[in-house]
Amino acid sequence: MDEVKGSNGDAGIPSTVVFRLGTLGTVAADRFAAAIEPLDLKPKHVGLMASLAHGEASASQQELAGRLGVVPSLVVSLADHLERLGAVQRVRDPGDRRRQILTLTEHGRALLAQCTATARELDERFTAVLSSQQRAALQEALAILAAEAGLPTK
Amino acid sequence: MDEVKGSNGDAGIPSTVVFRLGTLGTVAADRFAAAIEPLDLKPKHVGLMASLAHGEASASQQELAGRLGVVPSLVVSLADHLERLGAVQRVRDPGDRRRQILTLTEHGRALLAQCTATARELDERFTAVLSSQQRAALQEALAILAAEAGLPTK
DNA sequence: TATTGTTATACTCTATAACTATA
DNA sequence: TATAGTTATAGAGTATAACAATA
Repeated sequence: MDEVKGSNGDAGIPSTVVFRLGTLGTVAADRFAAAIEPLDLKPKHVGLMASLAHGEASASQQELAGRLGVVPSLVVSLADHLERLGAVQRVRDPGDRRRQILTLTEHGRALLAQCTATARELDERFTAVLSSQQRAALQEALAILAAEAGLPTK
Repeated sequence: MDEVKGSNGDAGIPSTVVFRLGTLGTVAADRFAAAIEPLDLKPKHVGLMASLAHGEASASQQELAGRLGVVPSLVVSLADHLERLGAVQRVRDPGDRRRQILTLTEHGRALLAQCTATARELDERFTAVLSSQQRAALQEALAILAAEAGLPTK
C-alpha cells in the first residue's frame, strides 16, 4: 500500500499550493527577468504591453493601472520607459484632454513577440521534466486559477 | 472540432507557464503574507522556520542563507525577529565559536503549525474552482518543478 | 469641485561592503 | 589569513502624497 493517501499528514508548508506557487513564481519571474534584460525590459513592462495587445489595442493610463493592479504613478514610469524605447505611443484623448491614450507601436508588437518567444523557450526548459500529460494538466490548472484570480487569461 | 489544437498560435505571453507562475505566485504570496501578518511573520520568516523544521532541526546561519537563497546578512535580521518572538534560539557552536546554531523552539513549532494550517485553508479556497483531479495534477506538477528547481519539497 | 496624469517623497525588501570575533 | 556573523549603507521596486491641467 501507499504510505501516502489523500493529504499527507506529514506534509509541511512547502507542499502547499500557495507556498509552491510563491516560491516557483519567484524562480520563474527571476528567469524571465534575466532573459528579457537584453531587451531593456522588466516583467512589468511586458505586462503592460501584453495588456495593450489584448483586444482593444489602446487604453488610458488609469485603465492600465487598474488592469495591472498597480498605482497610476507607476504606469507613468513604465510608459515613459516604453515610450523611450518606441514601444508605445502616448496620444491625448481629444474627447477628454486629461487622458493619455497608450497604443502599442509596430516596434512594440515586435518586442512583445520576442518576449513571447523567450517565454516559450523558458517554458520548454522549465517543464522539460514533466510528461506531456503533466504539462497539459499544469497549463489547464494554471489557466483556471489565473482566470479566477482576475489575471489576464489570453 | 476544437478551435484550439495543441498549442494555440494566438496564445499570447499570458498563457505561458513562466508568466502564469509569476503572476499567480505574486497573488499567492500576497494572500499568504496577509494571512500570517497577525502572527507578526513574513513569508521569509516562515521559509526559515520550515527549513529548520525539516530533518535536522538546527543549522548555522550560513547554511540557512544557502538553503533560502539569500545573503547571510538577511538571515541575521530574520533570525533576530524570530528570536524576539521566541520562535528560534541562537546557540554558539562549542566546536567553532564563530558559528551560531539556530534551532526551532516549541513556540516556533507551534507558530509554524499555525502557518501551515493557514496555508492549507488558503489552498482550499484558492483551488476551490478546480476538480479534485485537476487539483491533484497541479500538486504533482508543482512538486516536480519545485524539486527540479532545488526548492524545499517536503 | 473632481479627475488624469505627473512629480516628489517615502517605504519595503534585499544586496554589498565594512567591521568584529574567532579560527 | 580566512571565515561566521553583524552592522552600515545603498539600490531596486513600488506606494503615498502633493501638484498641474482639464473637466
